[in-house]
Amino acid sequence: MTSATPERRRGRQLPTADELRIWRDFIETTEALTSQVSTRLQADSALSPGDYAVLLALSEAQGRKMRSSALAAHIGWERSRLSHHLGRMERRGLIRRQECQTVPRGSEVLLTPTGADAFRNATFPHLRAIRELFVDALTPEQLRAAGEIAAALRAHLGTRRED
Amino acid sequence: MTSATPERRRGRQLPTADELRIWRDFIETTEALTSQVSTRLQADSALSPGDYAVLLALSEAQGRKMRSSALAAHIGWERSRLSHHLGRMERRGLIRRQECQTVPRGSEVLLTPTGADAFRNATFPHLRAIRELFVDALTPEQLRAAGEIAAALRAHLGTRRED
DNA sequence: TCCATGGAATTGACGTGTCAATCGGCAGGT
DNA sequence: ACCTGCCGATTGACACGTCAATTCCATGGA
Repeated sequence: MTSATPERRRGRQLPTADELRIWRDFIETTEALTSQVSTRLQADSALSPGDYAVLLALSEAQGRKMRSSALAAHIGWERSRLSHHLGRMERRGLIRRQECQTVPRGSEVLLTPTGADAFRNATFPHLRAIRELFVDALTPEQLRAAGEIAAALRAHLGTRRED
Repeated sequence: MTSATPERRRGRQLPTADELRIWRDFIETTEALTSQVSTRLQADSALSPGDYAVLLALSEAQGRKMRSSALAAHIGWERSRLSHHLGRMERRGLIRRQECQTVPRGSEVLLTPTGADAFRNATFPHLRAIRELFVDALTPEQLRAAGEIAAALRAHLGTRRED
């Protein structure tokens, strides 16, 4: 099949040691980064990244409420994941769920005052953490490169969907 | 306090809209990437990334065994996390635990033949997935930049430890 | 009318991760 | 000998995610 390669061995399929080292560095570092940001968010506002994503979406929604499936699509979660998460958030009083009048079997998620407060108080320190831990760590060129790398990876992941 | 300061001042603490967009792209993309790699690993060899990390460390260890605390340090996990994970892996027959002769209260983790097999069969497809999903997605310069970004982020995280 | 078919959402089982106890043994000091 | 403290490891409680059922209801044939 794919035998026409510049490598002296036929179709080299494995990453080199250097490539592998970069992979491990990259993955471990981004994991440490998200973990730090998440720890800060938790410490500053008792919210998890998931909580924050849900509250952000609801804050920006019309009437501070959203159909459950629309919410899932908006933040890119599976519906089951969202359902579990909403259950936990509802127990803490951050959101409420109610039957949707227009759609049978539909559920509407709405932001409670408690949730709105929590989100408002979380935003500033969270954005500051992103700046301190991510933006400030990189030169402007590195930041630009990070955006391009993300775009390239995403495009590549996209193409491989059907492969 | 720092209230009446317009945007252009050096005291700005929040990321710009562009910086924030890059942050979100970057984080979401790396998460999608790790999730894809993990899904492949699972499909190809019924191992999780955690399983793979443990098996890799044990495969390279003297006598295919390692003190539990040394293992935790080697792969950078909290000991409690490792303990839970080893329990699950032991149930599946991938590893075994035994009392350590030299150290009181010490536990030794050792690779079973089943575990060694699983690791051997997992390695090739896993490395291929890394190449396909990560290395192949980037130009050589982007790959180099990814390594530098990881280094910069890690260095920055390190300095903030004591802050 | 009755059934199956499908969409929206939830639920259960289970793997995974963190944090705070806890356990068990071995100091060191008195 | 006794108490106290540490150290290695485990455990329990809980949050989080995924996958495979399952529930509820509406609707379109037979």
